[in-house]
Amino acid sequence: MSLRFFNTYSRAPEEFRPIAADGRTVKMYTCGPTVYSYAHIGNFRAYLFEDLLQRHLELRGFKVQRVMNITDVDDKTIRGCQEAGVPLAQFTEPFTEAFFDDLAALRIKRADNYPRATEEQHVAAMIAMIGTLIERGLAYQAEDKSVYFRIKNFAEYGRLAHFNLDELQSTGRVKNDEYEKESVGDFALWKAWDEADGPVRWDSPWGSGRPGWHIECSAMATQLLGEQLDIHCGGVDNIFPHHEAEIAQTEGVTGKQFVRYWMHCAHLQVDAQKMSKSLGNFYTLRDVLAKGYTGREVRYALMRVHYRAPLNFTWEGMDEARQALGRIDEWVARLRAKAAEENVERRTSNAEGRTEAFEEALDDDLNISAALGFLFETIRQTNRALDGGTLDAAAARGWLEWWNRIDTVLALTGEDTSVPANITALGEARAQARLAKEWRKSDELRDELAALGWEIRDTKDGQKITKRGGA
RNA sequence: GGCGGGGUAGCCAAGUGGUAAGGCAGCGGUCUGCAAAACCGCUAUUCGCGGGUUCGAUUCCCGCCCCCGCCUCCA
Repeated sequence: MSLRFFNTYSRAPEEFRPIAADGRTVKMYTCGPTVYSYAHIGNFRAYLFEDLLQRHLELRGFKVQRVMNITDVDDKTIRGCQEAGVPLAQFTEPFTEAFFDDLAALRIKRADNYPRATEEQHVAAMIAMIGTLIERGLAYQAEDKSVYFRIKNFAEYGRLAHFNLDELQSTGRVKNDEYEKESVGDFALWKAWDEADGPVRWDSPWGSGRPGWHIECSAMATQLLGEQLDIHCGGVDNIFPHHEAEIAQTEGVTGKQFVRYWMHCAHLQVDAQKMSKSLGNFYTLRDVLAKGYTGREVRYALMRVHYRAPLNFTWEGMDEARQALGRIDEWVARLRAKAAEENVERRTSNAEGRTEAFEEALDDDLNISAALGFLFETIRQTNRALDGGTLDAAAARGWLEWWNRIDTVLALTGEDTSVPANITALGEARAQARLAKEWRKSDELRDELAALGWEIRDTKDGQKITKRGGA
């Protein structure tokens, strides 16, 4: 079965083949955050989808080069730094760091580069691109001194979004009387400085100002990855105008197809509405962690639904994630215990089966639900074999190997939490009470442990203490 | 109005022209001092609605309804 992804360009699944001659290198660009506040978990849904994509490509042997931009200059960051009374960089830095912390908490792999829009080399690249676009008649400087892209000279404009530009209906978000643009749809490449920008300004052949949002991605992507990318991702709300603009700018300069596969993630919803800063119905990762959930639980909750389907965020969903992870943890722990036993003649048969189904499901446009379905089926079968004593140490090791392989994609293995001394002591006391058949006392100790967040249970091999929820 | 995404059990969700994976929750059972975990069984004659094609449709075709998003700087 081949690897295939749904391409927004064609609105159809397409077999994936990288551009690189080696057939292995994959160049991937993913739109990153604007660092004017903390990212919300809807944003992270997109980053988790991209993480799943990268990890699965790597599992399949591809070498992924990924770039994610950090937008550290725009209207919101400028407004924010002025309100805070600090320089722009000082304002954006803590949010940038918080973003990286959040990525780590969600176990999202680091990209190879996180270029910032304000870096001099990138601003220089943006200016160079704008110059070329003007030379080619694809951009012009208007009376307000800003430079705009001339969409009517780029025939492909609207192709990605499948928009017929003549039929667009204004939602009121665009100001028709905005300066001297030739066409309402022309977007800013270079925004002329005005007083509201304060000290935020760069020199350019068109006067001082700052880059438009879209040009940032075009410049940084081509600088770091080259003129042609294999995959470019983002949320569906980026299709138009952002990605459309990126295509226009980049192809306007290079004359080559910018991106082969455009992949877009559906929104995270709250109460069946898009989670967004402007609606105010959002949770940051910090908000969710503050409720006692872990990054890995959020990872599972946001990753378990196919990326092109809307996902409604609920606390019930978080609890469900916790339970499901507990099931996985328990299974891994049982396999580990069994695997540690003396190797004996392998006599397992009923727990062996196809293990490729997981990866093949992901090959099919990252069908995570089917992949997880297979995982849980496997868990049930191997548990049954463990219960029945028909799964030996060698087989357990085999299943652990399989788990370790698919977990390079899932990144859901629980962290080993060492049991604190006071908890161990309570456990010991309970064991003593049980030996003495002092059931009431042992049950009280069990409750006490539960109140501290530890679960104790009795097995054939004695008591076992595990952290509830968590890690 | 244009362009998309979605509508499958109480909730989340996969899926196929041949009679509905999996997870969570719930109920009953095995195990346990009691639990927990694990396992076993039960929980959609039915896949938004109405037509059509077909031996047979949740799956294909036509029409409609509902939810969500984009339509010029939102992941």
